[in-house]
Amino acid sequence: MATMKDVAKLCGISISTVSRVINNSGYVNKETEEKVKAAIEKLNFSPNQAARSLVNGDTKTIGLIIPDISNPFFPAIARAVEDTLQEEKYSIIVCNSDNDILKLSKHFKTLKQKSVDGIIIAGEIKRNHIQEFTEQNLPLVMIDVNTDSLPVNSVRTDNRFGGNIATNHLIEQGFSRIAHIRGPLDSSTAEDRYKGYLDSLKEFGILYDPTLVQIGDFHEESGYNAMLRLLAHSNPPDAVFVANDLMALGVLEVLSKNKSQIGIVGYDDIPFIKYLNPKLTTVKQPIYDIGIKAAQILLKTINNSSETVDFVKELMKPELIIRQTSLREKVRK
Amino acid sequence: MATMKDVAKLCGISISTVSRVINNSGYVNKETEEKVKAAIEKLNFSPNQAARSLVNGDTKTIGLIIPDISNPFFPAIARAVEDTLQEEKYSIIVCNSDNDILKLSKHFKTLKQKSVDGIIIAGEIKRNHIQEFTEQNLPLVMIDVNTDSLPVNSVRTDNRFGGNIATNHLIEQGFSRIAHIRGPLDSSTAEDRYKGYLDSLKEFGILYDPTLVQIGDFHEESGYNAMLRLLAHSNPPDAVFVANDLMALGVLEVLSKNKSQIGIVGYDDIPFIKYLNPKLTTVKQPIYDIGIKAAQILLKTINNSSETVDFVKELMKPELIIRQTSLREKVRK
DNA sequence: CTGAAAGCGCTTACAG
DNA sequence: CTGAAAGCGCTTACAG
Repeated sequence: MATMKDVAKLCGISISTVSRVINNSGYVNKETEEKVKAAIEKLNFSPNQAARSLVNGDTKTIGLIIPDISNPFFPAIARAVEDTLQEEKYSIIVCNSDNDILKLSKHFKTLKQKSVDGIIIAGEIKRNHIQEFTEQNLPLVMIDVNTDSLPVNSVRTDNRFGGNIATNHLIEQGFSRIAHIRGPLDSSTAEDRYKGYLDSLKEFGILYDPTLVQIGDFHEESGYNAMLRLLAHSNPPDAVFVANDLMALGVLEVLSKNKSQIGIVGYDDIPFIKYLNPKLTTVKQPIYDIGIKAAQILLKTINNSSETVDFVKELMKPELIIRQTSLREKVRK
Repeated sequence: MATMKDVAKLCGISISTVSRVINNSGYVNKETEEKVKAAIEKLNFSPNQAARSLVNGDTKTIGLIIPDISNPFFPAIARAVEDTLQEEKYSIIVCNSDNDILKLSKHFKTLKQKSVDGIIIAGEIKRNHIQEFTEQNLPLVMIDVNTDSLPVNSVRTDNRFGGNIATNHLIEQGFSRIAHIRGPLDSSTAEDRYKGYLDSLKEFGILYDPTLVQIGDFHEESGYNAMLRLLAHSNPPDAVFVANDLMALGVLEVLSKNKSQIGIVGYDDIPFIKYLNPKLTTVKQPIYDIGIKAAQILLKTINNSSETVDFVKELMKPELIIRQTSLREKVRK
């Protein structure tokens, strides 16, 4: 590959001048400039980013660590981040953590070694692990992690509110015995949605029955199994709020066999869920917007890295999307 | 961030020796080695990859250019590539091209500038555009592009065969008037699946009726519209082979309203399609395996960059997954 | 407006 | 076994 030296030689000038025309810095004779540009064109030269990074300290690339790009929740985030950052000429290194703190940690280290200009981390991280990432003095935005009172930027959605509107809707539809299939006990997201569910019960004066709450792991199969358990209950529920769409898929799977009339509300509104039959009522997260927001905050942090700026804590509101599965008078085929 | 100089100073030795212990190259006194390792630990040092790249020429990062990570076909490829390459300590920069040759070209250039060690490109590229990428002397693997007789590695699936087994299955199920919703005219993938469809007709001595072939763009809505047109036909089909699952989603959308008994076979077997109701019969592409294969070939190319190796042309076989929508005696709820 | 020189943080022969 | 020195390809003051 051609280097600046090559184009300098071809033009009979110094590399300093070549650098100036490339970076539009300082004054350069119009004529010289043309000559340099022609040479660059001719040699198909493009500056070596590694060399640049070494002196500038920046790389024009950022890291995005997500649990799993195969999980339908994350591609939209990745896309949003790329769409937003590539306007500013950034590239994105994507890493899958599988929600494993060890893998996450390894990826973080690698990214740091590659001198990325900033990192976006999505997924649950336990509070005592967060510090490891915040003290690195690297522009950072966390998605979906509770960073209250911690020195990090974050973008989250109001999960408690989401759980609340989901459950309220079911109650207002006339369902009276409402179960909840929640996420893992150590997940704050799961916990918040569960709290929203409890809020609703209290709000409507419904007695809380702990045997109606089943624990899943946010994947299909656990939803399937949880629903089976619920159906085996001596006094089964007539509706269920499921903490995410993936588990709701499992729930639908068992209920479709039973031609059941149990009301269902999911959570996330992942793409393609709308093609399901019957159509799933769900709490929609503004996935793409979350990605955009995170990217914007990261960008701002990168550009202000010298000044002390307050950390941004963005809380986005989810929205109830009413489709078929929650309707009392629904027509299930 | 700490540099090698810092650890050298802390140990009272030269950076040459530090470098040696980091890279396990040459002989180092056991004692010195321990001291260096301790210093590295203490200073939380990790080598600057930009500096390394500058001298070594490699970056331990590769580029993956796909049409769109939001398209459910691609996350599995991205995951497979990461899973395969991260064993070798590579990072992946993901770029979305939207199947736009200009964007693709820009991404390619950026990646080259960042000195990536290799690039995987997925998606259709017209023959006359391929050269632009092959002549750059960069390890390269193309997924899903016809590279016959061109100096590039590629991984593809046998689309003609896929179209053939899809249509054969429909015929064997007893359907006699079989339509085809194909992809764009300028897509070789679409063309090949269409040819497979034609092969079947000929094989079974069925007269080809061009009015039964509708053109879509591989997205839901075009499938929806194409199906509408087919239903408006004076002599409508009793089955349809749809060139990908996304368009089949659109087809199912119109047919579910009509309680139609038209047979359907899709193509791809994208994730979650199996949760659809009725369950879509489709031609499964080994998506994850395609990604693995591409990554393996890239790796081999990177490691043999000096030797002249033959270009690999991998042709993978798709597989028919029979579910509900193609069954003659199917029970549609 | 332009060039010489130092330096970014490493690796790699070459001496010793 | 270890160190001094050159060099990877750039950018950035500093002179001129």
